[in-house]
Amino acid sequence: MTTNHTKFAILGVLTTGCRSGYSIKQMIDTSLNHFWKISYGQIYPTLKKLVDEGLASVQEHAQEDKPDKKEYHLTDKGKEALHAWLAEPLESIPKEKNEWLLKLFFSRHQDRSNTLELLKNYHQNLQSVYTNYQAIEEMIRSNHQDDEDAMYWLFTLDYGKRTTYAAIEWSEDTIRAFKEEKR
Amino acid sequence: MTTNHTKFAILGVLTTGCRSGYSIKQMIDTSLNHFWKISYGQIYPTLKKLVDEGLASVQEHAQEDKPDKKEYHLTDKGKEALHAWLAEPLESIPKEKNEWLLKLFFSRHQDRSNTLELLKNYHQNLQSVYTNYQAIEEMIRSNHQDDEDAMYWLFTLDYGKRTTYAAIEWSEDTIRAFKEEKR
DNA sequence: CAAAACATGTAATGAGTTACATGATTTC
DNA sequence: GAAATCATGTAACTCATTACATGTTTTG
Repeated sequence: MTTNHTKFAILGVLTTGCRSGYSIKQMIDTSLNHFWKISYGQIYPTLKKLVDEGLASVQEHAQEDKPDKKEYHLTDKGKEALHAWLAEPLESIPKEKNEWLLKLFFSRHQDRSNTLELLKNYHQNLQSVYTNYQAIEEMIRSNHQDDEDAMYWLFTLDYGKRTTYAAIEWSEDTIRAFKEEKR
Repeated sequence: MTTNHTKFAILGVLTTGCRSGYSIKQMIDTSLNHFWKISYGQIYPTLKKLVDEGLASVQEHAQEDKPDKKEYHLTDKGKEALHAWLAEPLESIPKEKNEWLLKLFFSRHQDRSNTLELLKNYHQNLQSVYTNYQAIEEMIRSNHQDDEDAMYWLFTLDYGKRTTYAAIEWSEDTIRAFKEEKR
């Protein structure tokens, strides 16, 4: 049985000062971007469920007329649930799927020029990912310097940077090896 | 619009000598393990669809009595479909979700000892993944030495090894930094 | 005043996992 | 002869994406 981590991702983000579905989405798309993703189709129903389960409370700022602006807060029960989830051990490392590698794996069935294109293109994409990580790092260092969270956030970011850097080096070496080969 | 790569993964594996749903599963669980995964619930329906679309042919070895043993082969149309898919460019690098990093990100809300446990545990898991890659590499080098595929297979494996190695180093450094901090 | 950003939600669809169901063949 | 491996498949379910639908507030 695998736990549904989405619920806990939202629970966690609610500890960081995000109070609306919209800002939760923003936070995950920026600061958690290198290891998590989410859509509004998950956020709003989950938020409703959290309130139903008593893990979060909501205050509706029904401003005079029509618009609902909702502010979510973790309840004590919600904090407990977060802590309990954190303490749960994980068994195995997540398996990612990578279509670039899938194509490379079968690239014998393709022109060498296309394979080279694939590798170069991948290299370029990795570089922009790396640049993005640097930008997030700057943001954390300037906006959350004294934040108790900062250390942990930088740890996860460092993970992203290092593995991406290794991938960049791999792509460069692989392009070189591929050109070298059969010459 | 995103293409469904599962279909092409199977199309590709059919070029490697795998002829049954069972052996496709085996192949993906071993040699493509570091960047792809699949379940029988995907394989058998997809195989049927490939035949319907004329991308694969099937010969049923109905051995005298009951058991159906099926042998799948790529058709010319199937090969074309594979080549066309290979030539299609990819736009962005795949986003993986990582629950370990998700927990680490929120670890301020947890005892330091638990966080250390998480990191050590992750480190250990990464090491066994790395060991597994080495085993796959040995297998490819010994069983597919002269294989035209071998070069590409080793490229993708090298990717897995390098990024995993970077993650292992990260976990070691992070454990060190975490112990160091606030002392 | 237009565009961008803020803000919330649902329904349909797609993708994938898991449990269930069954049976043959090989190996120890 | 028991256990492991080979072998095929479906149905229910879970999870997540996408498209749709709507409206406000801020900024240039």
